[in-house]
Amino acid sequence: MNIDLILQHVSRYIQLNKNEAELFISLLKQKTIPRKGFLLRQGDICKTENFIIRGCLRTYSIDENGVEHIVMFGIEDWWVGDLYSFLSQSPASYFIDALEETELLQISKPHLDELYEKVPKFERFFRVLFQNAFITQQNRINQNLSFTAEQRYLEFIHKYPQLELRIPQKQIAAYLGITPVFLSMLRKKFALK
Amino acid sequence: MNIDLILQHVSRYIQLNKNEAELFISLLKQKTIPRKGFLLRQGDICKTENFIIRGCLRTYSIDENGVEHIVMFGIEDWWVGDLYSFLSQSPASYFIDALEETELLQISKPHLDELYEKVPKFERFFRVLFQNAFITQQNRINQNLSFTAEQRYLEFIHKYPQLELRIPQKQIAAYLGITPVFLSMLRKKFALK
DNA sequence: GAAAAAAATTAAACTACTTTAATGATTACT
DNA sequence: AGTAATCATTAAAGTAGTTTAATTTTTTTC
Repeated sequence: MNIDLILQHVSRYIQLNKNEAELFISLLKQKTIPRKGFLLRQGDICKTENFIIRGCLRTYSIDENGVEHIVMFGIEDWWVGDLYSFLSQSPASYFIDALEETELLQISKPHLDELYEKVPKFERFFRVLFQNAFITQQNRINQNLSFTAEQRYLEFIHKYPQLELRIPQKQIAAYLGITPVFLSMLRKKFALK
Repeated sequence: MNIDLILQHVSRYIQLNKNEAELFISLLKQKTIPRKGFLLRQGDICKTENFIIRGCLRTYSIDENGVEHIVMFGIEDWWVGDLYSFLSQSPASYFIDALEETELLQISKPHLDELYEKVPKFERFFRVLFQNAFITQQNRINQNLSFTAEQRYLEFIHKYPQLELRIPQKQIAAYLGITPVFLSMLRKKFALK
């Protein structure tokens, strides 16, 4: 199991001794999802939180007209899952599937609870993680309220230059909240400048 | 100082003994903000996280055209602040002002750091709080992407019926991401039905 | 309780973004 | 390597939501 990445990730926020690190690793399970494969479907119970070692996932909903709306992308070093479904073990609101073949380390709810009990430092770890995620999301909400589609697109490619290259345009449109057609029109406008 | 509310709030997630509760309380400072008074201005450093005992605040940005965009309302039992500014002690992105006279309990960054050190249980407390906030915000992002203005308004009054009565319509519009004029048109449509 | 200030309503002209549909370009699969 | 499938582009007509400005209603203040 490729554990270096996740140990490095954790060590950015908390320091683990050897025993703690071993316990943590023992609670993880590895999984690989092929391109276009699903990690989660709306209505399923989200059994695990998932740390991405390699690849790219998208978390999205499908509205009454069948249109997809992406609430987040996940790449290396990110955690993904349907948090509400995971915590309450109730049906998920979101689909999660792979835009590339993706390798995950998974932790189940009982194992995470055990981890919090035995190594309370992980409370801090996830506190800081959620704190950062909160800031990022609030920022996105603010930009969705105050920016035009054009500004949101420019901000996206500025903030996630790696993603822009890896992800089809229509997925970016589904993240920005516009149609692929309109995104194409915006891009044409920039190309002319 | 009216501490009952905050102790009750904390006890929903963690149990404090007498010493811990006393330490916690000793780190808090009370503050009252008059209606229309500011807790924070864009560009200021956010010195405290703020728990609302009574009243109503709004956190908002002002865009290049002078239009206000509300990222969140805060009422009794909620924490408010500009989290990024608070954590990094850098200039705030948001304004926070009072829609009603508001009573707060404030904790400074050094005091919060001290609290995490001396009573690590608070790591769990804030971990759970941010976790819940994350879910709420992700839900809002999803609805901003997939709902029409009409659906978002109906969802808002369904989810926050207390707020609808306390808050001027134009503030709700600034939260939903539409103009007060358009909100008025929507309401007229409902009234006719 | 009167005057001033802020908020809500209405209407009409306008625009950012959508929809549909057809064509061309890339990417994926055997 | 070749065929199918997916994705991006373009154009034209349509719509959800904005803008401006005038009027009415409600709330605040002294």
